[in-house]
Parts: sequence; C-alpha cells; structure tokens
Amino acid sequence: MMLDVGMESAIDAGAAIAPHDAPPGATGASTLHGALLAQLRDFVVEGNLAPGARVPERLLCERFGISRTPLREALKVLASEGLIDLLPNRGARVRQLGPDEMVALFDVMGGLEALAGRLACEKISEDAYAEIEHLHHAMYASYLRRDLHGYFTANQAIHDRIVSAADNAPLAATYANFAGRLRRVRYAANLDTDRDRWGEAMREHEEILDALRRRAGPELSDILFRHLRNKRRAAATQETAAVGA
Amino acid sequence: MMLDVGMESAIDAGAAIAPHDAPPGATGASTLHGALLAQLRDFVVEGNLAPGARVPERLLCERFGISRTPLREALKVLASEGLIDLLPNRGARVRQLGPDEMVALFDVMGGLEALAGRLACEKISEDAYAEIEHLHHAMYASYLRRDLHGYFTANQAIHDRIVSAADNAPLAATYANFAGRLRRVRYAANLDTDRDRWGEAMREHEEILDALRRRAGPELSDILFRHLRNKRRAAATQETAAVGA
DNA sequence: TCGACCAAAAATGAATGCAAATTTTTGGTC
DNA sequence: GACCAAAAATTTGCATTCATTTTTGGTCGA
Repeated sequence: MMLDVGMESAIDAGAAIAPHDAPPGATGASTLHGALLAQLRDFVVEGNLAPGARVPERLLCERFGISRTPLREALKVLASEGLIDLLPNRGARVRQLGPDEMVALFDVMGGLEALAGRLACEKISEDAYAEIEHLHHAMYASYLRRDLHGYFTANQAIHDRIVSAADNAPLAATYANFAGRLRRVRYAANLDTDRDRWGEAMREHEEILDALRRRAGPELSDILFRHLRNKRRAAATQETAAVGA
Repeated sequence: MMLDVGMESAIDAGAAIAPHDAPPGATGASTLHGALLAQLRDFVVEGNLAPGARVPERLLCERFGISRTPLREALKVLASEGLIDLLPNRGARVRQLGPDEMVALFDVMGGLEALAGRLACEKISEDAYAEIEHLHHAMYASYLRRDLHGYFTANQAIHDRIVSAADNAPLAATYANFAGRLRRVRYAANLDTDRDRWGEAMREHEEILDALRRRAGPELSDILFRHLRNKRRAAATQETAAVGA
C-alpha cells in the first residue's frame, strides 16, 4: 500500500498550489516569505513530515535557514489552506485526514472539476481540445498495455488541462489547494488490483472526451462529478482495506 | 448606487468566513492572532478600508492595539484568502475587483452552490427541507409586496441553508471565502430597478425549491449554476452602468 | 511499582530592534 | 512655475528578545 505513484488530477508538483490568483505585483519568490511559503508547502505536501506529529519551529528554522518570524507567518498561511493544524500554544502538526474528511474533500474536488468542465466547454479553443484528445489517446494506449504510470501521467494532464481551459484563476487556485490537501491520499495505486475500476474509469473518460468535443457543458459537468465520485469510492475502499490490514 | 442592502448567498456577517473547516483544537479566539484575524477580516470585508489604498501597518496596529508581529501574520493569511494584496516592500492594499475577476468569482460561487445543491439533495433531512420551504414562502411574500430587504434576507438564508445541508465543512469554508471576496460587490441593489430580473429570480427559486423537494440533485445543481449566472449578468450590468455614470 | 506533585527545560506567542527598501520632502535648476 | 535630483523620513522585512504556557524529568509518598 501507499505506492508513490502520483495522483490523478493533481497539479504539477513543481508549480505548487499558488497562494491565490496572481496578485498583480507577484507574491511569489521575490520576498523571503514568499519563497519560504512555497518551499514549506511543498515540504508538507510531499509528505516529508509525519502526519499528526509535532513539528517544532526550531527544526524548521534550521531546515530552511531562517528565523522564526517568517516561518510562523508561513505556518499561519498553511493552516488557513488546511494543510496543517495549529493548536494554540501547542505548535503545528500536519493535518491528518479522517475518512469523513477525505470524503468531503473528494466531493469538493468533484464539484470543482464539474465546474471546470462546464466552463471549459464555453471557452476552450480547438487547439486546446486537440491536445486533450491527444492525451486521451495516449492514456488509452497506456491502459491497453497496462502501463499504470503512463496512464496516470496522461490522466492527470487531462484533468489539469480541463481546469486550465476553464480560464478562471480563482478556480485554478482553489483546485490546486484541494489537490494538495488530498495529495497524501495516494488513492490511485489501487487500479493495479481493481481492474474493474480501471475499465470503468477508462469508459468514463471516453464520455468526458465526447462531451467536451460536443462542448456539452452541463453534461460534461455531470459526468465529471460522477467520475470523481467513483474514484472516491475506489479510494475509500482502498483506505478501508489499508486500515483493515 | 452602492446601496448597503446586504448580499444574497453571503454568510452571516458575524460568523465570518471561518479560516477553514474546524481544526480540532479550534484556531478561533483563544489566541490573539486568531481573534485579530477574525476582526481584521471583518474589518476588510465590511468595507472599512478604501479598496486599492495603502494600509500602513502602524495604523492597523494602533487601531487594534497590538504589535506588528501578529498583525503581519494576519495580513499574510488574508492575502492567501484573496481579500488583500501584499506587494513586496510596499505593504498591503485591499484587493480591487476588476470586471473579469468579478465574473470569475461569480462562476466559482455558482459552481460551489451547484455542488452544495447536489449534496444537499443527498443528505438533507425532512425538517431542514421544511425550513427552506418556509423561507421560500416568506421570500415570495416579500416579493409580492416589493419588500426588498425582506426578500434578500430570506434569499440569503435559503442559500445558506442549502450550503449547510450539504454538510461538508471544506465546502462551507470555501463558500464563505468566496462570499467574502464578493462582499464588496453590492450587486443586489439593482433588483430595485430591474423588475424583470426580480421576477426571473423568483421563478428560478420556484424551480430550486421544486428540485430540492424531489431531491433531484443533478437537476438542482444545474438550476443553481444558471441562477448564479443570471445573477452575475445582472450584477455586471449594474457594474457597467455604475462605471458609466 | 505506580501515581501525584513539583521544578527545570523547552516551546510558543507577542513585542521590540535593526537594516534595507520605499516614499516623501527638500533644494536647486531650467 | 514646472521639472529633476538628493536627502530625510517612513515603512517594510526579518532577527532578536521577553513573557507565558506547555512539556519533561525527577522525587516523594501511598
């Protein structure tokens, strides 16, 4: 379990969960705080910290070579993003996802993808569609030869393209936030054993592409939500199995 | 213009945009930072600061009677919530919404309400539905006697109940965040002059209630998205008119 | 042996101090 | 009087310091 196999619909790890739709001036890397925030977020999202464990500030200060002030600022932001919990006078700990929370987060992801699909149908260019179509065929090829890694890479790329095509900065930022929160749930790995789900997912993607080709927004919206729902169920099953093991 | 008439689908002002789904320990009011964050957020959301204007830290420190450290932490969080912009070495300013951003935010609100409606259909209790039905009738009564204030109050309550009924903490938090960001756009006021929109909105609400009664999730989802789209158009029209004036 | 109790150590929350950057003011020139 | 350059004053970013709370380690007593 817990194969590090990547995550469907996650954003590019490098691009990292931009704080929010671009503030005009750029809050990115020009200040220490900005750079630190991105680093620390990656550090947490990538799973370098045990979930639920205490994370002394001193340690992180040494790790990043800075003083506590900017570090604490970054921690507050990460807490507001839902990545860590800050308990008063008791420090920060990586947020641990219970089954209920995971279900809730998945549903929001589904809602966001549904929205992205609808907006994408309104705005996507023929070229952008062609790219997605290409990725879809590549994914199908991976599926046929049981290439899990190739499949997930293409799958993730497709979902990301749909979000990009929606051309809505706040949506993209929110989507990235939730993807980061779910990053720890490496729920993708179970397609390996659950062949039925894999086939089902593939069929759903056929529907997705078809609806997108026809620019059928509401329909695509509905398909995407159900697609995520089904993925959620598969992930929950695995989770349960893992807990049982 | 800019009648302070409240906002449809905004959360209760007092409850204020909780940072995120409740961290177990509660990040709320026990620490100075937590209390300050809530205060400052309200301060910004309520429009006590001119949008786009500089907001010296010193001033806010005096205003809230604290030192710069916790204030700066709160500012970073507010920036991550999209309420203010932080320009490196140039301080904070209240985020100004251009027409494009407003459109984007409205669409996300629509997507979130669509999701809430779908989930609500799955989870809502008969009692909670009855409450919404009651609010609906009260709203209709207000509509008949052209009571704008009563109409908006009921309207807002209905949308809030739907989100609550979805029973999804991250969704509620995200919804509250976007509602706060749009708080400044007092787009509701124009029903006063746009009677057609008012009637249309009322008809849409009939559909909303009907779909909810039948627990028709996907259908309600679609109606809610279109409802928000239409509201967006009305708001945009007003915005344009205001700019023209 | 186990638990309660207490003191020392460490960690967090907030305030203050200092260097770098920006904005404002001032002085001069055309 | 408008325009531009340089210096003073503010303001921001970060480090350091202080106060309070929590945690830890050890001792005593049942």
